[in-house]
Amino acid sequence: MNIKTRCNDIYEMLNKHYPDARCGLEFHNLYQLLVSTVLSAQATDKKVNEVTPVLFKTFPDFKSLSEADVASIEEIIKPLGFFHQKAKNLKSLSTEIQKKFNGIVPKKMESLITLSGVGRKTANIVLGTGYGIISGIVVDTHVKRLTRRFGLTRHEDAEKIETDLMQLLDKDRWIDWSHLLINHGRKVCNARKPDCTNCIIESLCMKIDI
DNA sequence: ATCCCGAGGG
DNA sequence: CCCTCTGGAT
Repeated sequence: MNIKTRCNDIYEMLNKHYPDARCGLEFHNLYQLLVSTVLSAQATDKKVNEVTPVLFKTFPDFKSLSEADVASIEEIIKPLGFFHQKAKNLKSLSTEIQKKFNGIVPKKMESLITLSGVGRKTANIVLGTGYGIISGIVVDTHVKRLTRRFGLTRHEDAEKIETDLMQLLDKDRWIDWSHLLINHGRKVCNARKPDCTNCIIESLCMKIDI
């Protein structure tokens, strides 16, 4: 079976199994989406959702966050880890958006990745989930682990993995792929002990490094 | 001891 | 390319 056919079969199976796969972060506007996505680095979305209600009530927009005391941001986001950097990035990013982008979250990849604490992964989520603009594939730790195990890429570097996946997967499914892989990665194909006997796509997986 | 919807600096 | 930043759950 050629690799694109295999990708298509994997997609169909996962899509049938996780019909309601979506972004796990809770947000109500672009400000909240960008902030919670930055916070989600090396943290579970569940933990992010536990601190953001207080964070957004205390700092409801970019202006208030840009004027915030870094220590007060740190106090709220501390349970997420990397809190010194994340707090500093959130304050800087809020200032940058006001001064360079008139208070509006940019719609271009080149602009987004100039913001403090924003890389391709975060930018892809904001563009796709926030604006409906598909500019790439979200490669987080789950996407990386699963696509490597499936045998869809042999790279370790997130950008190289993204390039490989962009050749293989249909563009109109890029967002869904990320959510499906994240769901499957959490429930079955987890990092420590993948549950291959209960995996619906075991026959389609190359089981690299398992 | 390992992992979580990474990014930035060297 | 490598390293560091970080707390909480498992």
